[in-house]
Amino acid sequence: MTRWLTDDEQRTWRAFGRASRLLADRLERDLQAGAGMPPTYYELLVLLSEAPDRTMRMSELAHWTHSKPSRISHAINKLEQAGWVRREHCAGDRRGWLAILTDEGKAALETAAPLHVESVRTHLVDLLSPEQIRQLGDISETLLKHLTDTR
Amino acid sequence: MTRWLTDDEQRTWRAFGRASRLLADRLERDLQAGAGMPPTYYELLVLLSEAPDRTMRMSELAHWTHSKPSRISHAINKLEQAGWVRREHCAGDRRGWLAILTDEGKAALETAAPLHVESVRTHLVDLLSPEQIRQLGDISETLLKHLTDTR
DNA sequence: TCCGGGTATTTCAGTGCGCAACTATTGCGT
DNA sequence: ACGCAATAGTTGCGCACTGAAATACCCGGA
Repeated sequence: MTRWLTDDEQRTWRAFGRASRLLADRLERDLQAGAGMPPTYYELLVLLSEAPDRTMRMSELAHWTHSKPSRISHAINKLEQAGWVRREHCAGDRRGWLAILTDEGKAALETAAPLHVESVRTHLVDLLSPEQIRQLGDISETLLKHLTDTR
Repeated sequence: MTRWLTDDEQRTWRAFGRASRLLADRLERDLQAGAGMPPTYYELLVLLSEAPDRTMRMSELAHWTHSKPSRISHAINKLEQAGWVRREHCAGDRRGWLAILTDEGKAALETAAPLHVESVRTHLVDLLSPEQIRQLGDISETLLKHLTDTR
């Protein structure tokens, strides 16, 4: 009845599971050490930094990070306390709030970014051939499409 | 100074990061729903089930899961409360403790396993070609080696 | 015998997250 | 215009997981 995994599949799944968890742990530690910031915060700052006017609505942030609204609220609270983000009423729809990356936030991000890139290089990118980078990109995008479609 | 990521590298890293996080979330939800068990518990049960006499020392469990001792202690406490694991003194070294998978634990695992495999198939294995499975296996093992070596 | 180092537990505190309840605002149907 | 459901976001509470530190115990060598 159950379609068990073949040896190849088993081997891949186990290695992938462990590796991705360990990698996440490692990057998190590096980020914490280098920038005093957990990855979830970092991701929000990156999103904001790439948005027009360094500004996004709460609901947009929730959407792109696959988060519940309360998570964003909590996170933005902390980022606001750190002085990296400020809130502003949403013109046109006063129910909504905008999260805006402050200059201090941008500066913090620019300090953290090189360290983070270095970490990603050391523990991921530099370990793989260009061929493998492409393979992993294709695979990841396939997974990503499935996971977001069937959310 | 900083070696920034190329477009290919950037694309791969972002897709991989998001995909592996989403995948972990999804598998966790499925496992929780289907077996009432978080993935960390499941991994411990799997380790025990594959060990001689379904038995391992705490320090071994900590080693293979890359965990601090206290984490294992906490986890085994819960598993013991659930009746899935029992403790026993370590013969020959009374400092140590053995964690032993009970029959109930084995049964719980055998109930959970098919559901979990189905989940892994749906969200990972069945989405990739045999070629890609091999590629991902090679890539993951490369990462895994690095991450465990440089721990 | 004594002591340094190893093994495991427990307590305590911090973190991150979601649920549920709540406020405020908007849009829709009449 | 009015009332009411739906939407946006916040807040408080509790849960689960984790690690640091303190503790207790045991090993083996000098």
